Amino acid sequence: MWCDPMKHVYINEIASHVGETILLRGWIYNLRSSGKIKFLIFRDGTGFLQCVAGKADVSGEDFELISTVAQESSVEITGKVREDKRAPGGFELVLSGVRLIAGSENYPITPKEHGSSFLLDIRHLWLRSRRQHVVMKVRHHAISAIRDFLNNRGFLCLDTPIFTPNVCEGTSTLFETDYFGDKAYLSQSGQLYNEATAAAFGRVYCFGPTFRAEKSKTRRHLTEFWMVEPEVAFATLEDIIDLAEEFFEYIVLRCVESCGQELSDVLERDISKLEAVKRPFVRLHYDDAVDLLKQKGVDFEWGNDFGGGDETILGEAFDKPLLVHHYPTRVKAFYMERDPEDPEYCLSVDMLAPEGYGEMIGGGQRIHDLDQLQKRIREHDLPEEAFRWYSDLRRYGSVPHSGFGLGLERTVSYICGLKHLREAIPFPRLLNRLSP
RNA sequence: UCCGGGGUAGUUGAGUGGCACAACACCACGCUGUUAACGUGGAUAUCGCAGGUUCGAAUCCUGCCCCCGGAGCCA
Repeated sequence: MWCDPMKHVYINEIASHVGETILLRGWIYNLRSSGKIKFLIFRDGTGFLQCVAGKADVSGEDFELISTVAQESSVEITGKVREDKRAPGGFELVLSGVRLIAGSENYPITPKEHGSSFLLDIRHLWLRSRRQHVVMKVRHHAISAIRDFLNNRGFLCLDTPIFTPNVCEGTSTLFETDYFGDKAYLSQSGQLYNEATAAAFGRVYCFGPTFRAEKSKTRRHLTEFWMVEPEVAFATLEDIIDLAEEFFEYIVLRCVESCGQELSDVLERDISKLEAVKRPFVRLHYDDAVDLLKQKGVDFEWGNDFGGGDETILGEAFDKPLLVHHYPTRVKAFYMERDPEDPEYCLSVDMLAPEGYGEMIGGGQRIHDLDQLQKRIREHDLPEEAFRWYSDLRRYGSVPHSGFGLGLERTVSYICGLKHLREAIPFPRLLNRLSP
């Protein structure tokens, strides 16, 4: 082979190879040329690296190739690693050889600005760009932090079904599919099943895709998104708020640790705002949140749920996440436990991120009394037969239990400072968008 | 579903009744330290679609389609 016996290394390992001649495999990201010296920006999936080719350093044939190689052509390159302040990232490769693997013609994404519609149509290519690399890396580390946090605390990951036979909460619009002649719906939450596994295993979570057929056309909505839902047997509202705080702090700080530099350099994220995500967060009773909104001049009627604009105003009022608890019973799902002091309120909690990013977490304590649950099922006009297995959880050794759901894309979006959720998932599914 | 903005070259935009423009991308040439490099030249358009008004329509009128943002709903 052309490259033997040289060692193939990745760009993210380059710092430990200064002075060595190495082999890299990847794609041409950009080319700058200044007569007899060429600068090519090369990417291999682990990073971006500036490569320099002087006319004297490589063969005439290779120099010609470097001069004409198109953006996103795949190549194998060899060269010597050098530390140089003039290079972005501090390291560069002095090229000694280039081999074209496959060419590329008229790559549609240019170094200038593009519209979101155009970029989403070519999402499969857009993912190659620098900005998307950072966002996807943050997504990966957020997922990894979520799993580590829960796994290290004795939670079992027990995933819940995506095909479901009934309307789980009776609120959201669901996607309907044909299931061998019967109707099945794509899951909008794993929570009811989580309650079953929590009664079997104590501390559990599910982490998977969630589907909502709402015709929402806003920056805060996807029709398919990922949600992690921990559920804990014997936990009260207070316990689950503590858990949510610790969980969110851990995810944010882990992403800052692993991607802080890129967040700051490429996405221009203000890291100090993320570093402020430290416990204790701000906790407000629903009534106090309503008062705060009114103080801010919002015309808000007690008893309603907060709209997107209200969430933005509440979240922007503090420099750390805000936990609003004890929402009115009537705006929350049927399974929410009522406040024993005042049944107008329920034992629920939402966590709103700072900087107007809105709701990251929603959860609370579930009804554990059978009579109470059946009453609520009837009040909400839900089919009792379909909820029979769910009611069983209250027939056989029912215990207080609580849980919450955290939206992955909203969390990634907040950490990265994105303007729209669609950049926080590799292939977003939106109203009017099912491809690529 | 409702409200607002928009559709002009591959892309991003300018163009309010009289020869369709610019930048980037592409092609050619020049340049030995570039940082979304730069300079000179070239090629590139069914002005969303269908009607209408007019001597003349990207521009005015009617209908339709599509995109973007927001509301409702939600994580």
